[in-house]
Amino acid sequence: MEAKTVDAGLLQSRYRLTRQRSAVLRALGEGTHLSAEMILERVRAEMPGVSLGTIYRTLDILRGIGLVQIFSYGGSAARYEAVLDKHHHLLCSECRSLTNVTAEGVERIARDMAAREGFSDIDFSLTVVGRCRDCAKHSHLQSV
Amino acid sequence: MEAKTVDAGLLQSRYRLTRQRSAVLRALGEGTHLSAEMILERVRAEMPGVSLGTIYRTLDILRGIGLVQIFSYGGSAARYEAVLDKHHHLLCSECRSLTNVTAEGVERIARDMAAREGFSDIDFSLTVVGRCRDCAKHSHLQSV
DNA sequence: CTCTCTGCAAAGCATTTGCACATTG
DNA sequence: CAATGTGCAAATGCTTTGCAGAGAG
Repeated sequence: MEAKTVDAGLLQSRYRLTRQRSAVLRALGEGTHLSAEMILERVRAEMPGVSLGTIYRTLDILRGIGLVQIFSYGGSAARYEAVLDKHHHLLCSECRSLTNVTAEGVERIARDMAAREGFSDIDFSLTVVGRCRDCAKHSHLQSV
Repeated sequence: MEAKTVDAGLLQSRYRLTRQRSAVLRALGEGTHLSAEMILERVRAEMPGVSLGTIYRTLDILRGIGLVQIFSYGGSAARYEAVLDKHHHLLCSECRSLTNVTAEGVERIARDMAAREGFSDIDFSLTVVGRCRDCAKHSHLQSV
């Protein structure tokens, strides 16, 4: 029952552990940077009939508990991922692919920023937007 | 005609300089972290009849040229600001207020991340989400 | 058994788009 | 003038919500 590991956070919370929530957690354990629709697809594979509304409600709860992290960047649908390690994001402005990257030193800077302005209970994330290797290769567009 | 300074970027671009675009740039020069609606309000003050669609189209162009920066964080409407200095953001998870902060060292880290993964033409931004001083003071909620 | 969760379908926003006319260069 | 830009209004896409029945503890 490795599910227990995944579900632990929910069990410890004030929320009920339902099959739907468990399935969402499992989906997020298998894939990363999933949109709500993509999660719905995966969840429905083993449990048809689940609604998108439930996915969104669940994701919201999981984010509140701190099990899930949202990445949203104007326009497209938000992406969700399980909170495992602390990492940052590279977003390709062309193909919209997302890459996780770890980076040293960001935490200290973030904590300094927060301290200077009196922020508490912080989370932080460095996002780099640019053109990924593949898109740079496959296109002959000039940089602006 | 200080407008020239503001309009320069557009004049140098392949886009036409219209009264609407000029007004959007001026609005962004006066306020920061404005939503499209807020910009519309300001622009309409001097030029009634401008449409929201035009604001969005203009903002998109300005972002493409690099004159404007978007900040979007799930749920609420995106915020726009003129690109003046390089800064980062503190977002209060409670009152949703946005604060600009400059920080040393972020650029080198971002460039390292990009280099490691082969990203080019990058822009980067460190976002810290937390509880601002005021919200921490006025509420007696426990940290999660 | 009570309280919470879910599916369904409709509503809500923010943003985008097609089109005919107006404007810029 | 030819090419672009604009207003209008409708369309789109993502996310949220009200409600009545189902499920968890």
